Amino acid sequence: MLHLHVPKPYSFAASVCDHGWPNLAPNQWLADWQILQRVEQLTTGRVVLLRLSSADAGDTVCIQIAVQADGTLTPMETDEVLAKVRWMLKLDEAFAAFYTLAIAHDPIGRVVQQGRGRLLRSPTLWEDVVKTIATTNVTWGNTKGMIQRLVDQLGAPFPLAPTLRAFPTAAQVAAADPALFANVIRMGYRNAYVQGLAQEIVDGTRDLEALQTAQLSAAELKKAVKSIKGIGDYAAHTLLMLLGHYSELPIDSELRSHVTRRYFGGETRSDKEMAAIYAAWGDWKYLAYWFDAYD
DNA sequence: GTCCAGGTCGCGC
DNA sequence: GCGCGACATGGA
Repeated sequence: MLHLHVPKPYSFAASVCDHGWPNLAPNQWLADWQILQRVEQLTTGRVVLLRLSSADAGDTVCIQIAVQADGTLTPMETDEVLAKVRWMLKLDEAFAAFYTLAIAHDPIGRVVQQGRGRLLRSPTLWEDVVKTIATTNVTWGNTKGMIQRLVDQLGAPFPLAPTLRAFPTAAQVAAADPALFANVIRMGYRNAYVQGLAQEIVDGTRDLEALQTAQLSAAELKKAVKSIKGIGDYAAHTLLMLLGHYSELPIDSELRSHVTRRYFGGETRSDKEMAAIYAAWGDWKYLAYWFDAYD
């Protein structure tokens, strides 16, 4: 069992479950045990099963990482697991400024000060981009189906339980037969976006993962992700959130319906007027909206 | 059959 | 810059 520590306040279960990602393959939220389970393919090629849970540790919250594998992990593999979990759970981001700002805004403040805001993300930006493309212009049920089929068809199997698979790498997606996408994975017109992006990554013409560590402004990151086919403003702002920038709102049917209902008595307004509702939150607009809509 | 879902692209202006 | 139709898929 590996361990990581998070400063309080931090609610593992709430943070992981505050958006849809724990329910997209290969993630699985095991509600009865409050465990996030996921198969992960390490850079050595070894495929492991991760089970994340939390325990109180006095001043901090302890993240427990149970690793199942075919054999013993090398020290480098262990380091990779720890780094990936740190990234997935956003353990290196600071939320104190957000909590301070939120105190004045009941009930948003009350909710987030339970230790919320570290929304779950994927170990690679590649996976988050594919998943974000899969949320556009479809229902959530269809999103889950597309991602599940993608994982089932192309992901590397976990040797100890081969029905469980990792998220496919860009190389695996690029090498797949387009007919498999068209007939089995069925992501619709997104098939070409996903395979095209995978090919760019394999070719080396696009280095997505560099964006995870690049010291870029939100505007620069937005420009970079919008150059991916299938990523418009909504998807770019979702990806900015995943990359730790909360200054832009994901304006989509969900946000419009929430703001229209809560602030405009059901009357139609422009996107600009809707966005103005959260202007006072500055660099934290995304999270303010997110927890405003939460209930 | 029609419409729409946590939109985006490519086109014409 | 803005408006518009097309777009794969599955469910109501």
